[in-house]
Amino acid sequence: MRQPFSVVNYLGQLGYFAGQPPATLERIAETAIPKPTEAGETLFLEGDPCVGLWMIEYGRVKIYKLNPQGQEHILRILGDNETFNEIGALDGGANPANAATLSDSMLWVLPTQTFRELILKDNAFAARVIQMLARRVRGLVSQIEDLTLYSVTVRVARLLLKQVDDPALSGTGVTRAALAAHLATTPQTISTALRELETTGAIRFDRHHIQIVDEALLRSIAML
Amino acid sequence: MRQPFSVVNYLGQLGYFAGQPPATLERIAETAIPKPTEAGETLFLEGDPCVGLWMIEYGRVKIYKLNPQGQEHILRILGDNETFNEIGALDGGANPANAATLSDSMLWVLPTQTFRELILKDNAFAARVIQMLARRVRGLVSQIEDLTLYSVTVRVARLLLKQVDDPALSGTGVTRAALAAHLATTPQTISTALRELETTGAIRFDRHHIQIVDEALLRSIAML
DNA sequence: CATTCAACTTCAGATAGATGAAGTTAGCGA
DNA sequence: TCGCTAACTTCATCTATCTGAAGTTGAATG
Repeated sequence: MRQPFSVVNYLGQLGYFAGQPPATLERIAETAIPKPTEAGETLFLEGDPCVGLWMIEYGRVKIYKLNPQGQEHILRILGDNETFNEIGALDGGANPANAATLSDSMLWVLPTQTFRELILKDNAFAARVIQMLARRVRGLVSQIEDLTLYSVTVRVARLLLKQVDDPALSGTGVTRAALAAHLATTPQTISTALRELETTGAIRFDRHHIQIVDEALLRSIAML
Repeated sequence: MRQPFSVVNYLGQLGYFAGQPPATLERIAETAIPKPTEAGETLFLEGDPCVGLWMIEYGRVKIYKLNPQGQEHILRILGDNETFNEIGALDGGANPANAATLSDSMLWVLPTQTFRELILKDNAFAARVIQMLARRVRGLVSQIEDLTLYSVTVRVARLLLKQVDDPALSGTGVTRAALAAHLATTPQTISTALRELETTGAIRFDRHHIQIVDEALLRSIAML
């Protein structure tokens, strides 16, 4: 059963607010807006003005881009206790991408103004934001590396290794189609790649579970 | 002819230091280390400890990743008055990618320590760093969008439109091969794409100059 | 001015991955 | 318990792009 929920305790678990004094957390908690959301709902669109920093109490959210033909690329798949759409809040610009839920979720929005005031008034918080952004840049650079320098099978192998540490990358709503849109390929090609990895003996899988049998082998296929 | 060079004046032109008071700029100038560099020199490797923020007085620099087969992807091509490798300086981690010069260049390095002290002591500077990082995140997101959702011809069209505003993307050392490594394709395919764009009437080109003939048309091909 | 060499272009053949169709599976509501 | 449906798999075919080879150009060098 889910524990009775305390916004202040929750905020303290997020990357952005960990280590903040309780007084700050309470002030933040007062302005945060709860957004219970069903699976498949669009949260915001690229180009819209940014309403604030979104926080996931539980659920799965995709951040994605669409081309004019409607083809989708998922930039990030996010899960419990993760945050998104800080960029618009930070620079006052529009949302850089679209967002929608992949599963029933409990979300919160911290209004842009609260977030920006915190940065201006609190030096330690600004330093924290810089840390988070630096990590984001590293993550994006590594995504570009994957997409441009490695085959689908290698990208799938890398994703499987990531899933071990990142629960957001599996679970309700994270279908083959979603993974395909994240790895810039198709569900069919993911199937083929999984079968190929199984043939080497690195993994076993059925349509519900993928199990890493030989992590060292998988890591070598992933070139990691 | 190049003007007599003043480090302080120069720093004031960079994104990170614009608007800083002269006293701060002088303090920064004192610790900056000059690095005159020839074309083709490697500046640092991915994974090496970060020595500081690099600044380009003049020249062209590529930031790139290599896969185990030696295939290269150029993340950024940088030119006069641009800066790079702040991420390692910001989070204390290793360099996220490799860097090398594409042309003879005059570079400067601002030691990590100076940069980090500035962030901790100067709130306005921290805010500036956050702005720069937010912009970087937007740039990387848009690169991923290009690479995953658009064909080579569209990517080339988008690059040509970018070149209009960004002098770093043309000039000495920025060869077809460099552009190919940036667009995740090959020099041959770039040639084909250029020929295709010429056939539509959007551009004219010979091996040295590419001229945009019909910007509206090029923009529509680029889906912008 | 002749030579050299890197950059560029063109083309033919090869291929990773996309596409579309058909069949399988299993969770879920009636 | 029985369909219904979305997710998944498999396979045959197609295509954008890569690869390798050959030829061209022009700037730099002696």
